[in-house]
Amino acid sequence: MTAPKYKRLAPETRASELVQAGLRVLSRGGITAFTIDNICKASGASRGLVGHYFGGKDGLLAACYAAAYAPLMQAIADDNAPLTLAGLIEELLSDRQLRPEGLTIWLALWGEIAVNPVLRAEHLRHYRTYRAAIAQATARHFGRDRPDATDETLATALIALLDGIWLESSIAPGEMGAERARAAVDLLLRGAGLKLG
Amino acid sequence: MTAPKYKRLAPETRASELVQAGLRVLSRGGITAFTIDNICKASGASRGLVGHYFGGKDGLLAACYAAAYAPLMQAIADDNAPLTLAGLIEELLSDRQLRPEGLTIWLALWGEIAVNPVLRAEHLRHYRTYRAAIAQATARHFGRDRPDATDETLATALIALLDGIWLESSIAPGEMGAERARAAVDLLLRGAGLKLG
DNA sequence: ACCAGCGTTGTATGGTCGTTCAACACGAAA
DNA sequence: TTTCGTGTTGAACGACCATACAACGCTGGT
Repeated sequence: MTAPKYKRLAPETRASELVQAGLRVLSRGGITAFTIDNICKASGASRGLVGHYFGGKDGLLAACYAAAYAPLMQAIADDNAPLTLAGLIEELLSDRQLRPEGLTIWLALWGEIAVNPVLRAEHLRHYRTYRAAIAQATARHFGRDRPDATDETLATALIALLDGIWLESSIAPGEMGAERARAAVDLLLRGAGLKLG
Repeated sequence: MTAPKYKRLAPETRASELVQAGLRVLSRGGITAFTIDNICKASGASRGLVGHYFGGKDGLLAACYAAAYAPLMQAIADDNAPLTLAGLIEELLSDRQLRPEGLTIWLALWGEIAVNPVLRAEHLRHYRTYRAAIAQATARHFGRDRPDATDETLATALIALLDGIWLESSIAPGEMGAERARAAVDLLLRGAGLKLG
């Protein structure tokens, strides 16, 4: 009749919970708070599990990175229908993509990507498919089959602007809101010769 | 005739060398490498000095933050003549502002700003004078005396775009070079109804 | 040459870090 | 109910961390 000392979970479940806890820790305290102790405490697990499921802290960080990219990848994945540029941009400026916790996570990860070669290589892969999706949507908007140099330039600029918007939303929240973000994107798009709404 | 055990420096000199060493460490290894040991080793000083001059690690980090902002603040300071918008943008896209080491430092600091209230408050101060300078230059470019809402919007967008450009230059160097950065800024400016060169 | 002031050193301390691993205990199968 | 596989625990370990501080020694002034 004594209370069980722990709950046994399916491997995927436990791994997922550790990743979620890792993201929570990153969001709250940045990369310096990303410690085995903090993560396990946040997850309600014991210290041994991070090593058991991810081989160590770096493995969990990589898994957290992949999980952080999930909402973005989901946004650009065609659900049996190619996305329009307007729809894509609306999604990228939506509350779903601009969740403050998510942005803080990115800030913490960017600082590591700049310094960790493994994470950087992985990031480059994601970045390229991300940009390709935007360039593709842009090309289609202009009636082209495949992106040309103009589309690539616009995609690069748009990604940089969105990154900057996310950054400012994190470190100077009062100065960058949804309406200013949209105004900034509108300026860029108008400069590229297209108007959405 | 024995070699001296250490060199004695003027307080300002020693403090400055510690800050420079701190920036070097941030640039190389990010915020996780920002430890007393690493910094003092990089500076050739002993461990006690950080506490002596800055009261602790946090004090040195604040000083490093201020030092990291110096090139930007210097760029927007009117040297007895108000800056034109074209000149300001040229400076912001110059090699002096786009030094890779400097960008990596920013990445490391941003992650901390998002999480550290003291740093964030300090950042907000710098950000506001930074944006004010850009808005002022924009207003003058349009023949206005004082910035209006349009100028503020453009300044906000421009800062976000530049932040994004710096970010991409750091974490995906091959994908964002000087020419793409300029193309992105040109798009934004054209969207705002002005063309520089 | 000497002295005094102060910039500098480095050890001691207590805490936290990541990793390892042998013992443990839950839960499904028999 | 008993057994067995394996998910889980947490103590042990060495390395590293930030800080404090008493002793040290360089240097400018005398």
